[in-house]
Amino acid sequence: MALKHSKQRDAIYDFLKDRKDHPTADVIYEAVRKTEPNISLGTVYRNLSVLKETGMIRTVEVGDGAVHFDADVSNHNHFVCTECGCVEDIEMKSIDKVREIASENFDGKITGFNTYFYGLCSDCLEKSKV
Amino acid sequence: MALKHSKQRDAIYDFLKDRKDHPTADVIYEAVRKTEPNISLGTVYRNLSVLKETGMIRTVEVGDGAVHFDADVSNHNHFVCTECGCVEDIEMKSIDKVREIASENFDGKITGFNTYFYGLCSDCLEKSKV
DNA sequence: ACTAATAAAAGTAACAGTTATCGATATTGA
DNA sequence: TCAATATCGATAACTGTTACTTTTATTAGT
Repeated sequence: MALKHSKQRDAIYDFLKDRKDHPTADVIYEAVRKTEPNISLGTVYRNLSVLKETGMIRTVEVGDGAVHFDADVSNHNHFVCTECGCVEDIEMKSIDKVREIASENFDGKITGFNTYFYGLCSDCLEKSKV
Repeated sequence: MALKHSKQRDAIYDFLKDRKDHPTADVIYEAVRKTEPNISLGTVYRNLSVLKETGMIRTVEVGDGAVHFDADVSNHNHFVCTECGCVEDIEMKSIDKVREIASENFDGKITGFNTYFYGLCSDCLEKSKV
């Protein structure tokens, strides 16, 4: 019987799935509260970890202290703007090349990796030119 | 007059600089307490952030909740063992290749990146073969 | 449809890592 | 040596997250 249906979990996933940014748990909490006013923050955390375990979502940790969530579980990487802190998806053709390069000098077994790029997003880059 | 000398800061940096693992603040605190018994945890945190701002050390965030510190600020990446949780440096030749690949489809300016590899370290790989 | 079993809920307390505050101390330029 | 002030130790406060407890909702079997 393992996993039961819950409308709170649906609401969380529904909110997350049409998003391109990568909201944190409390942003999700505030948003979902609009349709589920009685939802508890604990419920949000619990369901986010359930959704992660079942592979419906993934986490993105950009080093700002909080965990971000992403319903796009396809193979992609992330860019963090050092100016405004925004997080964007970044496409990388031939990303597997990275694993190859890394494996050259490593004795263990590399099963995966996450790359976080940083710099200026296109908006901040534009502003810095003025 | 900006930055004054402090033996607490020296002790923290001295401890960190001969280390290849990447201790957390409280590991550093416990270690430095042996030579500076009265040092406060707040002092450790404060100095770690000062050392980071001055570029003497860098932070490594492997997703275990705590921030790790590394006195090796040269261009290198990190590997995290999914079995034992150890963190190792990983050398990457042709690292600039990665930036190139990433820049292909990105409008902003990429100034750097961190890659966190995960898998089995050589020790755990050895054990798993038995 | 009813019921029993139990997953999941809300609400709240607890926790870990970190940051901020404050009076006392140590370092430094004059 | 002295005044200015960065840093200190001690501790309180804050943030993100997890755990606990009682109540509610979902589901499988009749």
